[in-house]
Amino acid sequence: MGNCFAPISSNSSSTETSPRDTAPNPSTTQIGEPNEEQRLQPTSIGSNREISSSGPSRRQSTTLGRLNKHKRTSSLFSMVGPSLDALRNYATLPNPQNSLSASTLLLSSKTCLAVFDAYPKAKYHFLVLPRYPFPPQSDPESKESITSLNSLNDLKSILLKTTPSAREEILQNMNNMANEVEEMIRDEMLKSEGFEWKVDIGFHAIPSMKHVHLHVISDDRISPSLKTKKHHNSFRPDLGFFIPIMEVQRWIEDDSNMQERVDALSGAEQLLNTPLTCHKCDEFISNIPKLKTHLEKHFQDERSSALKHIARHGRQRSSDEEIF
DNA sequence: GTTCTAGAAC
DNA sequence: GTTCTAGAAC
Repeated sequence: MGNCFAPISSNSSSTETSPRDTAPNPSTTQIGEPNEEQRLQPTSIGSNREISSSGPSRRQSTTLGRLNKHKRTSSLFSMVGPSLDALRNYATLPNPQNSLSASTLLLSSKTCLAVFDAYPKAKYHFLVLPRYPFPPQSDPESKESITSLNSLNDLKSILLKTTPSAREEILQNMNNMANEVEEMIRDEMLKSEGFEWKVDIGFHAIPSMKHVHLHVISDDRISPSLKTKKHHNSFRPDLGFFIPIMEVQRWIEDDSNMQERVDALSGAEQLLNTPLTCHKCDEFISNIPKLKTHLEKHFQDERSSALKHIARHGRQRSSDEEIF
């Protein structure tokens, strides 16, 4: 709920396409005016709907699209919900902006994609993934890849199985797109709630889906899909399971103990069993329903103090100013 | 990853 | 009796 975007125009030159830019106009409304079903149902990472039904003009007929979707999910996929390699399917599409619907794909560039998380754990939650083949910076039009598909399996393989230059290029491109997604989120926060709040960007130490992905998630953590202690712990930036991308950037600046760092990632699973406490105020919370009430209160408090501040000073103090 | 449900916690 | 979690199944 609440994780839907009004139409957003990206002003960054790094982004080459988005479905809204390229598709005929129905897609413009998909993000901006989702129906209640789209709002509440997960968007489509897992369902594989509308993936590369390579026929012409997928989006021209809504009815046809829906029929296809249901046919595909019932006959081809026994499991309801996301397939564990849905992201890899996306990442290897030669033409994602033509193959993915606007409710799945947020942004695409020559090197990366940003997609809606199918089970968002906050009001805003997106995934940024590197595409394969991953073209070199020196020749973005090339069909060559600076790294193998296997090296894009997860953060571990990025850190250990790529050349230092490829590693830096991949992480830099992912970071750039994540920053762009954050800007879009902040625009939407202002439009929908009148103020901005924190956005976290990072990897999971132990990912649940194949193909490395960077989470871009708002720090409210208010979402019907957040159902367990492990869900909440997996996004706490202070626990060690969620690795902020800034930290990974520091790791590659001095990679002398990279192997130790990667080994530590594998041991991170037990962190998910950490007792449930609020990630904002550290208060112990006995169960998930109480956490939800608690987080809702934090959100309303933040909102009212931000709105008061804006009323007094005409603008919101940016998070940068708060830190420095 | 999600869904389902038995049994623990209240 | 109801709520909630955690583990099995998918």
